[in-house]
Amino acid sequence: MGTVERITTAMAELMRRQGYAATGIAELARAAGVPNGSVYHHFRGGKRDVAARALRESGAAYGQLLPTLLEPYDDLATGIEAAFAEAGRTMAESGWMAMCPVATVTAEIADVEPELRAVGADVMTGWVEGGAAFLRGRGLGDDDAREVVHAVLAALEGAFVVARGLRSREPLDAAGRALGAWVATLPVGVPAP
Amino acid sequence: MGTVERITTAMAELMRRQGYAATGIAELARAAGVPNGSVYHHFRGGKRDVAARALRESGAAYGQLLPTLLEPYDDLATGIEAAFAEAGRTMAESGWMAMCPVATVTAEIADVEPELRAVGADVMTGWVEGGAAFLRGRGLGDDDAREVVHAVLAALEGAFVVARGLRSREPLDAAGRALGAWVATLPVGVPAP
DNA sequence: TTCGCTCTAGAGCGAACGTTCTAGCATCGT
DNA sequence: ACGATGCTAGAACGTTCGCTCTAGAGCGAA
Repeated sequence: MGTVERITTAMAELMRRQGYAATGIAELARAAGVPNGSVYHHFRGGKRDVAARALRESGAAYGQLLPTLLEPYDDLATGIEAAFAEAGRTMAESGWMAMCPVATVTAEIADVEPELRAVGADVMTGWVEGGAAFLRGRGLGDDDAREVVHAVLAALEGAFVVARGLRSREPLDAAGRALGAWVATLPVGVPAP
Repeated sequence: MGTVERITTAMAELMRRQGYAATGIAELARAAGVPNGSVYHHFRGGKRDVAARALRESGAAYGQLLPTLLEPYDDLATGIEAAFAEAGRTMAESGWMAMCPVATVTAEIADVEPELRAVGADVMTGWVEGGAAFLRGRGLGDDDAREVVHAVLAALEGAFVVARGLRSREPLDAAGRALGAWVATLPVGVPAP
């Protein structure tokens, strides 16, 4: 694993655990196992630069998570419910910190670090477009696909936050059941190519 | 308005805008219009103490928000949809920063400031219990009431984060329509006393 | 007036922050 | 063999951090 990659993955991990502001360069370098100065050699723009790259990379990974979780289920509604339940299991196993770094950082710095907010918006837009394409492939209409993605994304990120605070799976389970039941009522046409 | 109150409201405002870690005591004192030392005179426990009080106070205020928004609507489902839409309007007007400080801070510091996480959990538990009682009063069964509160809370907090990042009402509108449609399918009995 | 107390006011503390700088090591093509 | 280059390594810079400390303003009680 290259040095750059070690730095960005360490940054993503630290950011999802404690956010952007509380993560220092020295701490990052220690976590990545590189000297302080190497961070600035590879990331000319300093801390903000590292955070932006880390958000983009981990954002891309998270974007593939939902389609992957839904893939095995023929029925979209039960798939969504199962995906939320799986997220709850993962979170409990990780000691309630397996949250998405994009949401953590966006909530924290949206009004103070415009460049990072823009990166987060980019990543989220990618999720929405990718997710909508996936759902259209499952037979949903254009508008419904977009609406489902936004509702699922919001519920998932929010349930992460509440579950993390309460240290309970209940928010994730409840949100999953609610959205599953709702999606089950939507009309499904012939799957698009 | 007393000094203590000025400090806690300023802290809540700063935390929802930029989180806990990025908010300094000097900045807080300036925003509250009090000298640096006064903060420590009134809050022996320092920054953490201020944050805890600010979270409890603004948390109580937010807890009354949803019942207040739902009150005018006879039908719960349309009330929920309208409440999400109203939240979206408020957020757009505020320049996309009218988020809930409890969610922002919980996401940011859950694993690093155990005391503040516990405060956030306390506040959220109050929301869930208060919200469930309200919904039982609207005729929902015990289990359904709890499930609806958790789903609505998760969707609302998550939609705030995504809307803030994207600077768009779409997440809030989509989440509101989804949850409204789902709640409309739940059985409603005779309103409890 | 004078004491006692609360709170204001801000200077000052050591530590940690993001960043820059210089020195040294390794691996090239020539 | 050799300078050039890419990267490591960490000391050091000025600033800002959370917090403590001291000095005094304000005010009711005696």
